[in-house]
Amino acid sequence: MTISIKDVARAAGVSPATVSRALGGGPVSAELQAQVEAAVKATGYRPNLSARRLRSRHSQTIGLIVADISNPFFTAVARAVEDSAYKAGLRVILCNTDENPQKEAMYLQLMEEERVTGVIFAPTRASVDKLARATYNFPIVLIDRAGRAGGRDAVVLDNFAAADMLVAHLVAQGYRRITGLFGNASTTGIERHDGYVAAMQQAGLTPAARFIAPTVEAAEAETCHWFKQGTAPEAVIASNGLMLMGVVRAMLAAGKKIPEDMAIAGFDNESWTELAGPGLTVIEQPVADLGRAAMQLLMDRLDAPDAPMRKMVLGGRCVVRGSTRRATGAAA
Amino acid sequence: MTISIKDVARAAGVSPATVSRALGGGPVSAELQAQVEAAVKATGYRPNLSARRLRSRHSQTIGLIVADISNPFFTAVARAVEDSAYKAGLRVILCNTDENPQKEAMYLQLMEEERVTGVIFAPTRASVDKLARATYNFPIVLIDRAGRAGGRDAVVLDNFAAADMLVAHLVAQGYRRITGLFGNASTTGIERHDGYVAAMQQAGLTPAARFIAPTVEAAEAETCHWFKQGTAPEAVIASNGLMLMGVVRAMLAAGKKIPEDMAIAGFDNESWTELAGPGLTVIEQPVADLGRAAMQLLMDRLDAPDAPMRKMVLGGRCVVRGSTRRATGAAA
DNA sequence: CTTTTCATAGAAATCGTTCTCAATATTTTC
DNA sequence: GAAAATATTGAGAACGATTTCTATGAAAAG
Repeated sequence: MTISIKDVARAAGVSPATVSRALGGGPVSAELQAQVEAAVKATGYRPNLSARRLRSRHSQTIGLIVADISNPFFTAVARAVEDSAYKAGLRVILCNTDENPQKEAMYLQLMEEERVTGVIFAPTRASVDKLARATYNFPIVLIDRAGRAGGRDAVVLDNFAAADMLVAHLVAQGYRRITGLFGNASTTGIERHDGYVAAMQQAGLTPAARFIAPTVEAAEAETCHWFKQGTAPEAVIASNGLMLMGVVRAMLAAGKKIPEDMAIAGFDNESWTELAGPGLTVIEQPVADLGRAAMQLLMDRLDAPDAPMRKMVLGGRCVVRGSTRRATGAAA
Repeated sequence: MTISIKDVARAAGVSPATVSRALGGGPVSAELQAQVEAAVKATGYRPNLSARRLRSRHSQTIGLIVADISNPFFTAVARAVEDSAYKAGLRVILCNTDENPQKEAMYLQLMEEERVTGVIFAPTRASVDKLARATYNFPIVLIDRAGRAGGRDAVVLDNFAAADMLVAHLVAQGYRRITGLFGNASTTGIERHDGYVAAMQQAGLTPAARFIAPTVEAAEAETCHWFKQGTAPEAVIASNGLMLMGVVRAMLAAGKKIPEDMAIAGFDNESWTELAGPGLTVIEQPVADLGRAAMQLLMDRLDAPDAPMRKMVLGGRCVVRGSTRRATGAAA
């Protein structure tokens, strides 16, 4: 019952090949071009993309594999990737791994079956190493998380520097006992941890870091625990937007004041951070640029498969707000 | 260079048909099944989904067309839809229309070319009517926005009742001059407006509604304007999460106190609403249920194309927080 | 006026599967 | 033990497009 290119050809009085050329920009006389266009309208023809992909051997499709699209960081990146992709005539297949390496492997296999032209991927720590060994039929651009990333294109934040910046700011405000909460699923957490430790030692302070699941709930539980035990530090750094939210929730629930009872700083300048409490001091990641850059790297790689690997490191911006106001007992 | 089913067949010493059956669950002897599986492993074969879709004539793919995935409401719905879909062995193609009817038309055409099995769609007001007339090769389930929706399956919130509930709450708290801000792009905005007007009249109050673009920026500008003119009401209702955020931003920027200078209530219980100011009173939509229900309606429709249309109306829950605390001059 | 060149159109092969149908081997039934 | 029923398997068509290759007609060159 469906209308194929043959039906259009018959209606236009030409061969299927000519219809294909008329639609695809091949060399066709103006006269037949018009006939074909009329026939397409008359029949209501819609090309079958599966057939086109099969025969032409390119899918015009890329994969985007992230931990969780409902994390605003990935939402923003995804939106940028999709806009760039649709502009370039590419479809996007979106996959949520929930930081689960098995799902990652499953989706990578799916990408092979879809014969995607490329993949943009934010891998867990566990997959980063496997990835270095594995070989796929499509280029992969890592995003947000790259580790040492032997030989793979990547776009990441300068995590070490950003964490360092955050600690330096807190120290300058007079805070001494600064705890860090870091995600245990990604290399990003490790890099931020390293930046934190380095900055603390630089300032002659003792680092006190905790690696936890990168979720609101885990961070909230951890913070609640501190308040119950009376072990809360003067200030805390949370290594992503979700964990930052968890800390804020815990403070609200415990009736604590920000920053008087505990100062807060974190990553990801999500719009709510401006509105919560006295405003939260955060590192702003250039999320849209990140997505766009990943697409660009992917396109470049498709153009030049053998070009040397490129790792793009973007700088974060420290947005200072009320949650890290000068500690009361600070030296002037 | 790519490995096809023929290569596997040769490696396993069977016909391509047998390989297809072995992989697809057809009747195959245990012996050959094992041979095929070994051959698949040995060759590293990955089925070509385009070829499979072309031949089998079903795409195992659905479309999800929403205004903007970075709106947390749609993010949550999308996540629920995708989880249900992947569980059912279906891919999801996600499209952002930015409330632009032209993009909507373009993506619907894309869905036809992809030969999707179905579409879940949150249309603009402009498209809702056209949709009633148009006919597609796949079922469409409307989500969030349905209007009168002649003959189309739909899952929506009881917007009228929800707005009514919000106004009633504000009135009970002693607020009288209550302004409503409604989105001008969707039928949802109209329904919430109608509920607002009805509740105001019920209470013997004069409605004062404004229809604006459903964005943070538009709501922020409108609210700023009030403060500059000195025309701010005692309380405001914002008809979605983005507009609610705009109002809060404007109050913060103007140094106004919530709820003393102006009370706030709105839609969408996004996690930040709990953390902003004294906490925001909102209508919580069952977003995950919404997404799941839409998938369910779609699957049911595929099973029974001629069954009568079903419109599922879900109730909202009013979450009361500090932003609507009793007005100081209120009667007891 | 004939020959060469070029642009355009059609015929047929092809992409990698699934599906139909006929053939074979096996089991069941009488 | 023969006939019928059943379960597997393979050969080949088909899905709907693009692409290659060949044929045709017109234009250009001699």
